[in-house]
Amino acid sequence: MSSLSKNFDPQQAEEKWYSHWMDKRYFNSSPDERKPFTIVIPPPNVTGVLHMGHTLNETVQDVLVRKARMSGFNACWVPGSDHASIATEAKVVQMLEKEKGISKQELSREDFLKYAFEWKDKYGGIIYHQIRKLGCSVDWDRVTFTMDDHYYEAVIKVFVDLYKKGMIYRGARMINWDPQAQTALSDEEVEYRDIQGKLYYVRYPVINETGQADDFVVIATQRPETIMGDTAVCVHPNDERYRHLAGKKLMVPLVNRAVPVIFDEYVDPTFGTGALKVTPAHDINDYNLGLKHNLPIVDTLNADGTLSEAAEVFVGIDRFEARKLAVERLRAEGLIVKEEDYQTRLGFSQRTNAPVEPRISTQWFVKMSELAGKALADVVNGDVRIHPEERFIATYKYWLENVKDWCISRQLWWGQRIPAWYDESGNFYVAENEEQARQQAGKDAKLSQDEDVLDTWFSSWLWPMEVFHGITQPGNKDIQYYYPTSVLVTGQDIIFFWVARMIMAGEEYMQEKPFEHVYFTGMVRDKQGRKMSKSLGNSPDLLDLIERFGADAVRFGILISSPAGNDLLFDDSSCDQGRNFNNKIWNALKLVKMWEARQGETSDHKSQFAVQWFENRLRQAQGQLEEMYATFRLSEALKTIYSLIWDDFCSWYLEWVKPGFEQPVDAAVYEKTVQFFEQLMQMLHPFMPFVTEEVYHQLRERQDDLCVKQFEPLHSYDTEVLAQADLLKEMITAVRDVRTKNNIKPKDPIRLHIQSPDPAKLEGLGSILSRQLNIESIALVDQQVEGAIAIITGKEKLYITSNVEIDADAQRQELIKELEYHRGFLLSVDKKLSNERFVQNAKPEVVDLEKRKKADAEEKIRSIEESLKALR
RNA sequence: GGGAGUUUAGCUCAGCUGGUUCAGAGCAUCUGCCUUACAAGCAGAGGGUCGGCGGUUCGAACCCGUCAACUCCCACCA
Repeated sequence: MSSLSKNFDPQQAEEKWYSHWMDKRYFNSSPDERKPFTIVIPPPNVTGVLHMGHTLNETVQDVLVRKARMSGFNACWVPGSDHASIATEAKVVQMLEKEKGISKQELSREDFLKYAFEWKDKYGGIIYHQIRKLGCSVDWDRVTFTMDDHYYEAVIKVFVDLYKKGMIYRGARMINWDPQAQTALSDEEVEYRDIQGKLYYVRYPVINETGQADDFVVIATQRPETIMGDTAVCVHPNDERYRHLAGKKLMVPLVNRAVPVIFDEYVDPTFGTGALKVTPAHDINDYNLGLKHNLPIVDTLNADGTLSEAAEVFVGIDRFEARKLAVERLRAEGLIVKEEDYQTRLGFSQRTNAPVEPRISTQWFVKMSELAGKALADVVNGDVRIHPEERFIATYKYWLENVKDWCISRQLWWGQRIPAWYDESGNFYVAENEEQARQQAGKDAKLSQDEDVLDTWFSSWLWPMEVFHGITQPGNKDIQYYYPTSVLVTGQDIIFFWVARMIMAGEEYMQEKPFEHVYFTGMVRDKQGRKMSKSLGNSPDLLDLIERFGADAVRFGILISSPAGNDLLFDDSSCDQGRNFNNKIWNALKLVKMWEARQGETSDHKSQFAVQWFENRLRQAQGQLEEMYATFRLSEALKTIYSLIWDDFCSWYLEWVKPGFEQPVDAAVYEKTVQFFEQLMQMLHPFMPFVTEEVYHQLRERQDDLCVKQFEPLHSYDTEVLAQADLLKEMITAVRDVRTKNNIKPKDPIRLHIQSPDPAKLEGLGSILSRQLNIESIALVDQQVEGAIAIITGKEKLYITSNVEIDADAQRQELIKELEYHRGFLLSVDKKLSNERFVQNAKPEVVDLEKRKKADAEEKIRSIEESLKALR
């Protein structure tokens, strides 16, 4: 007995092999004459640790990269992380307050950044550790952080360049404001959710010539706290109810300001009362109306969401509190006509979850129309292929065709600071550094840099280029070799944030798409279908999972049920399945190792047949696998290998070649078995790298490693051999079934008689049968055997006799059931064949097949009838 | 309001261009096994009108229409 442990020990294999692979620098890549296969990791945010969504993404990428590496490509997988401007800053602020009792306001920019970098080092470190534990074959020499010096430089360079090209501008626009983080947001960073709100119907008095209010217009609003910002009331020009108001003014409640009545077709006369209060400072529609009608803007909110001096009332009170107070006061003044429940959609900040406030503010923007055009073309032309299918093309297209300019400035500290300098009179100069700005501004100008940083996606969109220094050192060897990358693996939730913008940047700076394929993984949910999130506490800890099951089992578990693009419900039990698979492989190894020392010369037919069969079975599976890889059907590929190893190799092949107790195994068969095992490990390696590498080395002493062993799949196989094996399996199963049903114990021997129209075909198979089924004697017969149990498999009939008494009645019932089934089947085949249109229209192969089915069925029926007769 | 996706066994899902007795896998269930690789295992078994209805076709889980349920994305109606 070998010294192998009872079960596979993932911990020791993982540590041993990962270090070994690293020492050998297998994951490191540099340009050479081979074809590159490149993946850039979607850089995880340094806000926290990896969750199951990352686990799925990284596993998929590692499978693709390892497969490519074993297929002769120069595989390069670049790891890294994202500074995630707003998200990380929010976390750092929170941490400082909670753990150190420091508020951001007390800190200088420099001090705050020091804490932020500490945070980044800590969480970036955890993330990299997790990627390593998972077995990801990334090139650690290329690890990139979006705030590395060169990366920072690239972002600034691109900003200055786009500004010079007139594609970046600064201006006051209505943007989405996060009052909690106190920064601008892009449209994409706002998430809309349905909210149960209230619609308040408020009276606005009409001012007559004498300045008296003798009439009212009733206006429906959800946000009475913005009344103080009203600068007009708008109605539809054709609305009879309000025609008389032309030229009139209304009194805005609470602040008693007179505002004009304006007419615009924008208003829907059927909604509410058909009259709309116009608050240009706090609503995007009102803002547009205001521009059109030249209305003044009264900004009644502060950056933190409290009411400003301009509101006149409730100054300094939070907007939601102010709403309550406004309603109370309006009620007290008798100005509220009615209140009704109203469902509406409210925008929330994706990062802080605070309700977003539309706000007019001076920000930096990227013009999108030109960039969008090229990015759209790449996908529509099929230059960038999206998987699965072309499912996302419609949404992608819609977004790009309707995209608005991108607000890229953020009122934060964590990120690339905007390279614009202001002089004392408010002129600004965009330049890569202060010195260059000074050249534009003049020697004596007193310059101060813009306080804001750039949207994190303004750096991420350069990722596939700048990880190879493609922006800072254009045309360098790496970027020429690795770009465009092969596959981008990411979640479909960031198709607009990231995927589309990377294509834009790639086209702008490389005149070339950044990747050939985009593979969208689904969202990982818990088994109740809920999104995995920290707040629900339903996201398992990756390191803990690896600890419990081993990395291979976790990879197996997350991958086995995740077809591309579909959400997957993750449950620990699939990791169980993965762990069991590890052990199955391990036990097969133990079995084979037991034979190693007991080799001999035995020309045994059954093993030769088994070898021949498995050789062909292996080739068949290899062809299937190649096709699945090509179409990114990875979970199917894994299932294919799983059943190839468990069912075909372990349950059938190894049982067939297994020598008798204390018997030697044929040396040639042993050699083939080891080779098969190696090939299986090679096929499985991309999915489960550790156990396969370990087994590969356990199988025999060697210097090379599976990880980089080249694999050339063979596709051709002999269908005859496969069919013969199927027959054999069918016979074995049938005999086992008879044993179970007739309560013949495994230790009770049976005698088998085979009747076959083609006995030559069965030559040799008999010996396999006898070894597996405890068969005492086996004989070919040409007629029914008295008193035996009959089973029909294919064209062969088997008769079993044994010392155990058989239940003839049950036998009969069984056969009758079978007879009925075949008769029914024959009927349906006959029906098909007698249908002229079928015979005419169907492909000849299909018709032939039906004819064969008919013949088979008839023969079986005849055969069963015979047996039944004999039973009487 | 627009668009997309999903619906197959008790549960989670496969089923690629319509055609092998094609209705599958894993888990769960039932039966029998501590058989000298593996009880985290082995050998068997049961279980589904492929969401409903209609259509195309010689033939539909698969294509088309429609309805229903669930999910997601997009959109400025107060």
